[in-house]
Amino acid sequence: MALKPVSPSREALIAELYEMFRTLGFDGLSIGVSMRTGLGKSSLYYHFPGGKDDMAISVVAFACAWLRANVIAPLLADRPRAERIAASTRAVRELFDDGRSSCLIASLTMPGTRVPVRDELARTLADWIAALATALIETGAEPSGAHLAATAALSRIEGALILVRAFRNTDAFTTQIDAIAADLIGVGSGN
Amino acid sequence: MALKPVSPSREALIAELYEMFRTLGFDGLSIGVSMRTGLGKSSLYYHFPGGKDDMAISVVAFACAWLRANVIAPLLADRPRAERIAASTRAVRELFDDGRSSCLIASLTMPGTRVPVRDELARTLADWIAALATALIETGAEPSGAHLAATAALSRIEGALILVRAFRNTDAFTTQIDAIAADLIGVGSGN
DNA sequence: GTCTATACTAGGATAGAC
DNA sequence: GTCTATCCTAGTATAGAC
Repeated sequence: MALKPVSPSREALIAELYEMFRTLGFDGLSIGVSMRTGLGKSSLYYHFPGGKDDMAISVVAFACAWLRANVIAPLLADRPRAERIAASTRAVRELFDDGRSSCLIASLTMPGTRVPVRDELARTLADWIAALATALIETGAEPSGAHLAATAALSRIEGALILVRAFRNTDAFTTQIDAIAADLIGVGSGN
Repeated sequence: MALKPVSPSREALIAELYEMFRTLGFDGLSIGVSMRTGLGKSSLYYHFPGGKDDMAISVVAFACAWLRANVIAPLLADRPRAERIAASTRAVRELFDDGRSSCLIASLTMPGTRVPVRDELARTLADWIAALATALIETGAEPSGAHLAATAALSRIEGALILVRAFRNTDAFTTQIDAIAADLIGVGSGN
């Protein structure tokens, strides 16, 4: 019953664990499940001496870095609003695989998840909302309503992913994501 | 170390377990945790012979019945739209304790939760969205956009509760819930 | 750097006394 | 209807061989 002898790179390993954590949550990912990476128990402890907590911390760092680079950064580029929103939305679709993958923030903020993990997730989410509000303001929206609109957009994205999970059907995500982008582009222009 | 000898009524017991399940999720509620109801392990198995699954099924039935009576029914009453939305929104605020409590649907649709539970939750959520769409249509909205608007509202509610969990702060819920109600009342009248 | 073997803990569940 | 005692399994973690 020999397992894959080739050692996957650390980055690839974390990417696999990331998929597991966001699907199953912190409690749901057992060491047994994590062995589906092809590594045995002890090998996992070799790579993550702190065990499950250590894995979660690495996964969160990986995911948050990706989100900052691909979702948040485009919002702050010096371009017209429609382009910023389009670029960011494209990354969001990729991040959630058009609704097929759930959100690590939703999965790892349940009670039972360790504090360092929760804190970095919260910080990244706050930065995402702030960047979206900034994008709206820099492109002509009233500062007063921008934060509310940005929070509404993020709520809708997170909520759509919950509906997808409940219905086991990605329709809610695919229909909402377009509407959200359209609404964001229209903020401040007559509604 | 004697525990409360007085037997709480079954309804009260289920209400306590409901709070535990929606906070902790299916995996998160251990038999140990459920003993905080004041009952010992074996007493819980007496009331719920099917163990944890049995508890979850009872809790879901309880919560879905409440939602149907207090959130969905008012949407279908023969009244002006503003009154339907206001009554339903009031119940939603109560259901989630103004953002302090999370949603059972979000908590119990994670992988690991048993199928009968997931199915009833999905059915109730679908009925909620359908009732909201019906309310909009009966009060003058275009049928074409009503389902999208109803799905948007539910996404926003569910998502706001995720933000609350992430930030450990109810602001996202309290600010969004009013905006959602206002948007629903305005659907079809110039935006 | 990965494995086998092992230890320990917590969770789920049942038997049977009261 | 509740308790004590017990069992079994799954999950976390470590030691040490290769």
